[in-house]
Amino acid sequence: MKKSITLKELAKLLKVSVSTVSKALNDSHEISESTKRKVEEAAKLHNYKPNRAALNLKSGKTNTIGVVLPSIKNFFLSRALRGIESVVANTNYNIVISITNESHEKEVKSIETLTNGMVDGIIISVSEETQVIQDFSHLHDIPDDIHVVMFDRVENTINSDKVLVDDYDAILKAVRDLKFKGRNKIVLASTISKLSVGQQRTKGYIDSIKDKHEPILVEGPEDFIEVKLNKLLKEGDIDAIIALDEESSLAAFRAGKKNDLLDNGKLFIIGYAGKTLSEHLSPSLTTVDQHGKKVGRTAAKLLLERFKRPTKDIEQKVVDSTLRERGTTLKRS
Amino acid sequence: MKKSITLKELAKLLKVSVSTVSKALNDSHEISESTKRKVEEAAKLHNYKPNRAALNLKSGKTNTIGVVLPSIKNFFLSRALRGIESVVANTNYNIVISITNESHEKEVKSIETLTNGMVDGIIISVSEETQVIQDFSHLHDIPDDIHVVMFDRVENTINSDKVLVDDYDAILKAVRDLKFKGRNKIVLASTISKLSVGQQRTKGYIDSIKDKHEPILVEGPEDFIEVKLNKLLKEGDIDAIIALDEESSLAAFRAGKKNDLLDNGKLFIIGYAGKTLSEHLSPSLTTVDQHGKKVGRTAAKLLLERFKRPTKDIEQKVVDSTLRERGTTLKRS
DNA sequence: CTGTTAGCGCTTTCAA
DNA sequence: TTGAAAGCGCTAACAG
Repeated sequence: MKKSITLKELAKLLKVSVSTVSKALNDSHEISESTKRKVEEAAKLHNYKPNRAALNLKSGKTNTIGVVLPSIKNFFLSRALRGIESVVANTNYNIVISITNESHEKEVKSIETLTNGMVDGIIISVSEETQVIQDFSHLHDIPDDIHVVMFDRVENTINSDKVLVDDYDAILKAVRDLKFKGRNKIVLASTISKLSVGQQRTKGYIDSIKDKHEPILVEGPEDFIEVKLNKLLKEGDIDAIIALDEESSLAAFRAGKKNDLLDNGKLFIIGYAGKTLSEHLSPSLTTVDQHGKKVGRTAAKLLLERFKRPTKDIEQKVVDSTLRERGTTLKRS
Repeated sequence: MKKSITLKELAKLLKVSVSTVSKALNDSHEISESTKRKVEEAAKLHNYKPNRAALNLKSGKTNTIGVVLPSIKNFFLSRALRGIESVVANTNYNIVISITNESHEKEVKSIETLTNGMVDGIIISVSEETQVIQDFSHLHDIPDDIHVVMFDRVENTINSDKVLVDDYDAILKAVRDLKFKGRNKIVLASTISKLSVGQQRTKGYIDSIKDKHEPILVEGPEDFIEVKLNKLLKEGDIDAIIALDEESSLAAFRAGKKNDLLDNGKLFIIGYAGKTLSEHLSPSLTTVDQHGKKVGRTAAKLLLERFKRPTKDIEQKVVDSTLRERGTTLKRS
């Protein structure tokens, strides 16, 4: 198809003024039905599409929402994205997504391009690097008229709506569950000890385990965790692992397998992982389900509400996660 | 931070004209070094950011690329997205992503909003529904000055650059491999028989199996496939399954497990699935690796080239996939 | 009911 | 070396 026509050209074709065409297309009461019809016909015929840039310039709004995510392969984040999409789809807003790959630099760049008049609002979960170096200036620099909603990995010094997961409580419950099932020595494994959410979860573990024994923390990259867990398991008497993310969950799983502790129920594991993966491991993996989609939906709703009432008080919502019981916390014969 | 300042306001502050400021900021030779410095300082101080809408309107370009994907949880597509991102990241283009959830309506809407002056080009893999109802008018309607690159799920009547996967050949090779390993009765399972890529793969199977036996096609939704395969396996003499997508691969896997055919190597499976999942099944799943990232990179490069040379001939590239040998095609004792 | 005009923020030609 | 002015495509106040 050829380039689409402009208002002005359409007006010339119809031998009326630009404003008449504009008003007709916007169904203004000022225009007679007959001309409206004529204009609409011509518009369709010539494939008229209003120029977005002009609209944006005129209105000072863009009707798009920027979503900044650290990663897309992370199952929680991609579920959250689905959630965001599902509520935005019913509005006249568009979504632009920017993925930072956990890089601070990329995040800064993303925020910069998005805030340069590309979006009216931003939903963000910050990158790992940003949380590590604790540099949030790019977020502080976002103009006041661009509304921000943070979710999951949030930063308290940013004055924005927030959606959190009950990380601390979730692990509290996980530990309680394991204790209830008679587990006496529970190890914590995490590749995300640098993330706020990881720290919350770890805190939940520490606070709830200390009446039993000293906390045993295995933190680091996936392969390190696997090696370390292997060693710990070999030494004996560990009877449960709580793993805070997919990578450590799988490392724990492999270590448990290797030491032949999983199929007989000698080792319990509670991890974080997507449904498909968890269900297809054998034994299947008991997980903490964070309800990513709900988190995303909540964040999107908060932003849309704020568009309507820009001055309302900052809100902070918490989405409770639930323990999804599967094979790795089941007593075997 | 407050709303950022405009050129005009900046000019007033500096008591110079708008054009001077504009030129200074664009480092024009027409402007003296001293005023340049002054302007730049003031710009930084007041956090001047050029208004994107105005820029777009003026230039008629947006420096944005739209990526339209049917799904984000599909591992191949999300790898492709990573690939696209990785090459676009090194340019001054931005990416906006639109996910159609395999819906034609959503795809039409996406294309509409993107082509309304939101992007300079589009990279798309069409939705399942679009391929089923074979309605590509929304793609035909894309203005000529918005360049399109299709990948994976392409449509030949669209005159655009394309990146394909060697679907037909990949399955040809898979069948050959199974035959070589002494497999005599090979079933094909697919939830994607409505997709062009699914059909290509199926064709590869049919063409290469017919010297052995009549093709055995199990097509439909995941649960149907599982039930059907279960029945077939129970009846005996099936010694291999080729599954064309993650869902059917897992259905095949479960069926094989249930009939106790996998751990002893009585049943071989070649499927399509992501690395993590494939490796953590037990036995691990042999897969066809489509090199999603490379596909994405290739598509992005094609688009960027076309921006530079809009009139060059349409290109079509094929990315070869490779068989990733794992446990489900290994002979056991 | 229709048209004229100003202006959104910016670049760029042309004039000074 | 600087400034005035036009114009990108559109909307809306105002005039007719």
